[in-house]
Amino acid sequence: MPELPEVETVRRGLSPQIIGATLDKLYLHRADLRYPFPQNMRAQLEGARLHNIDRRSKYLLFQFDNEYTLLAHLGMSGSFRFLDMEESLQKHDHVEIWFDNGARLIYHDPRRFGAMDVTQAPEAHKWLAHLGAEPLGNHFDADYLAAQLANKSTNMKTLLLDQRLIAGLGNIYVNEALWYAKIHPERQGKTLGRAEIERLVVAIRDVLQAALASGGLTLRDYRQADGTLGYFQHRFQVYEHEGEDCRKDDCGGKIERSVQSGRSTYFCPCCQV
DNA sequence: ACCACTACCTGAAGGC
DNA sequence: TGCCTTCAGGTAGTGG
Repeated sequence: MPELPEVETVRRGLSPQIIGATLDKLYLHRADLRYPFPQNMRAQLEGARLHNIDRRSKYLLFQFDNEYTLLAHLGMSGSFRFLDMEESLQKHDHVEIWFDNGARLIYHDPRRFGAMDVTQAPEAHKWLAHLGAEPLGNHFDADYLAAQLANKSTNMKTLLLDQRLIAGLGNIYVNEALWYAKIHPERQGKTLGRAEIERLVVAIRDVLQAALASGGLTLRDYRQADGTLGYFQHRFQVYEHEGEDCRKDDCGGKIERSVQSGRSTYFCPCCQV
């Protein structure tokens, strides 16, 4: 499931292969993903030189010299990989991008929760305009988080998943961060004290940094069977560890699973209060 | 404004 | 073996 660290890892993997190259051909093998592709996508991007790949939250921003930016979201099953010219497409290979340096980039997405759009003003685009702070950025600190949680009666699990408060966390890293910070997922936002908020800020950053480091490591000589970029095995502490012993020293609790907002929550009822 | 809930989509996994 | 149900998840929309 691509959350911030996975998307950032994809960005780092793609960048050296295609930045500076010109997009020769864009092939759309269906009319839509989650939403229809924009009408003039081909005309806007073909012939344009890619000058940078940026990331905001879980969105990739392919910035071209002609002022157009391709926004891409991987949803939950989207992935990019490079394919040799003679290789044939597989099922769910929906988008194909040929660059003038020989790179043939494929977007693959079985569940099609992903999305793409083209814009000239990414920061004002409806997908990005209302996003909260980047958790690894300078604006995310205890003061910021305290202001976001003030007066909120919603539970912490749901609040951390809300991209308007913090941009880039998904179900896995929310579970992990709350466990590290010893905060119960059912706690209402407004009940957190300053010390807990400060712990949570550190936990969120550490969890993301650790995942990023693990992704970067794996990427160094990344050649999986399918060549997919950006996915890596990362050892989680609570996510999908229902019934196992809590890994906090001296805790002795067992990890439980519950459902909040229709999503699995994993937590330790002993040390997360 | 705030908050809870659901549709979208496919493949994997489990039950019988 | 095979059919059926359930689950996974980010986002956007609905309705209270």
